[in-house]
Amino acid sequence: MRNRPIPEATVARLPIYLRSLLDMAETTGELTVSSEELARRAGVNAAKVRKDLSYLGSYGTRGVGYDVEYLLYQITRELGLTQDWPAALVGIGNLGRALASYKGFSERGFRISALFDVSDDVVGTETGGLTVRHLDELKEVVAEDNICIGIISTPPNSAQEVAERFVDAGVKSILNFAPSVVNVPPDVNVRKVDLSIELQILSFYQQRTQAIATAREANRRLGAQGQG
Amino acid sequence: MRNRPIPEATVARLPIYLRSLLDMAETTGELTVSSEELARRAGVNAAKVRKDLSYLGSYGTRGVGYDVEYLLYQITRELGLTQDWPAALVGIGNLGRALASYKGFSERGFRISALFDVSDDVVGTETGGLTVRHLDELKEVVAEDNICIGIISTPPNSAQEVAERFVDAGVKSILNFAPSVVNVPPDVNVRKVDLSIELQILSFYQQRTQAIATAREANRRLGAQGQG
DNA sequence: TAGATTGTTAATCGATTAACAATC
DNA sequence: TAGATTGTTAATCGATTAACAATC
Repeated sequence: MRNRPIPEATVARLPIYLRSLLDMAETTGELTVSSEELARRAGVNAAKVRKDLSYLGSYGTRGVGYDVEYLLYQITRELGLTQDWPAALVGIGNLGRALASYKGFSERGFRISALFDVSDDVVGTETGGLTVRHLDELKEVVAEDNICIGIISTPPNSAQEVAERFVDAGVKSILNFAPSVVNVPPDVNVRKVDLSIELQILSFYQQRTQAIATAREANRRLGAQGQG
Repeated sequence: MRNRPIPEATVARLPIYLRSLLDMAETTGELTVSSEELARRAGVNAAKVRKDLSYLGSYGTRGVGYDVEYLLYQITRELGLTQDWPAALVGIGNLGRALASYKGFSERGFRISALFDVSDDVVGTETGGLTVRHLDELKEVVAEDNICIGIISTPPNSAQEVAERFVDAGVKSILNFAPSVVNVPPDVNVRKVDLSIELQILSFYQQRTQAIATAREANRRLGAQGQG
């Protein structure tokens, strides 16, 4: 059913389906895929797959499944990946350099068209075929290159200022890799990736797992004692 | 109230509160913080802050707020950051090197104690003070160094195999930076960070924002025409 | 005591999922 | 027609948030 607004949770899963489908298209010869199979590959529930895909439209065939190529196209279009979104990257440290040459971006049609930093040690050097420019040139370059996505990979203290410069330059979408929250006007989309946060969450569950294992071990010993 | 299981959504926000509190402790002299202030800094709703913190225990004082240092300690403990969790990193490309020297990890008490790869070009080289070892040594090193967190930053095709090696070596927590889903036994915790996925979601919202702006512009012109 | 702010309740909202009629 | 699989409904579950009594 078209024209219902697509729920956030569904949008967040579309890239996962996309990758699973691309993987299928490359490795198997299958022309169609069932919700069951796609769910298995994406690691989710089959009912969820069908519900998610129903937000894009009725692209499946009952008794058959979904046409792989057609579904690929629809998801790509829905995500806006058929369009060109030039991006600028600010903060050329270790992470910035990794991002500048990250294949996953170009494979999905994203093009990083300018790099910025403030350090004299970095400005003027080359990374991934681009010369690093000074942050002061940001506004000018955004206008020239039609940049609409800003990527921040600075230290935490600089992230807010960089975000404000992006906003000032008219950029409406920001991807924030810095380990701090940035505040922007409500018409600007920000998404945050924090490598350390994910590790902290993992630590929580690791601790819980270990606590359970320890408790089980204690129970086992108690049981053995009772029997001995 | 203690001993309710902490909801996933709350666990995911604890690292954000932690960072806000650390930031406060450094920059302001305030000894206490209200849910209102913490919410503002973390970018969430104040009721949500109070509810989240109530899962850890009643650590606030009515009419006063939360003791910053005490709350910091409780969150740190809850997340398991008071313990040492040695980690191993597999896949020493651009991203792997960035992760190996990422400050955000060591600042939170995580220690990457071994690096692995399979390429002869990389094995034996040094990054961040560690010599890269061959993946075949993984099991042995995991046992020796008591490694309990595995980090994957390989190309997508190798991720599943590396995950299986980690599982085989007894690692129960895996952080996956590779752009593919890995399947593991149910007793293993996996968290996934996909840099490209976040960018795709941003693209979706960018497209929507632009569509709205275009529609508004069209309306404006229509209005002007009607009046002209 | 008066003002401030927590901790908790309860209403609401959104996401998940089993079930099944529709239909290829 | 019989078997397979979608698209949708409805029940359920979990997360959010306003409101307010409790209490510093």
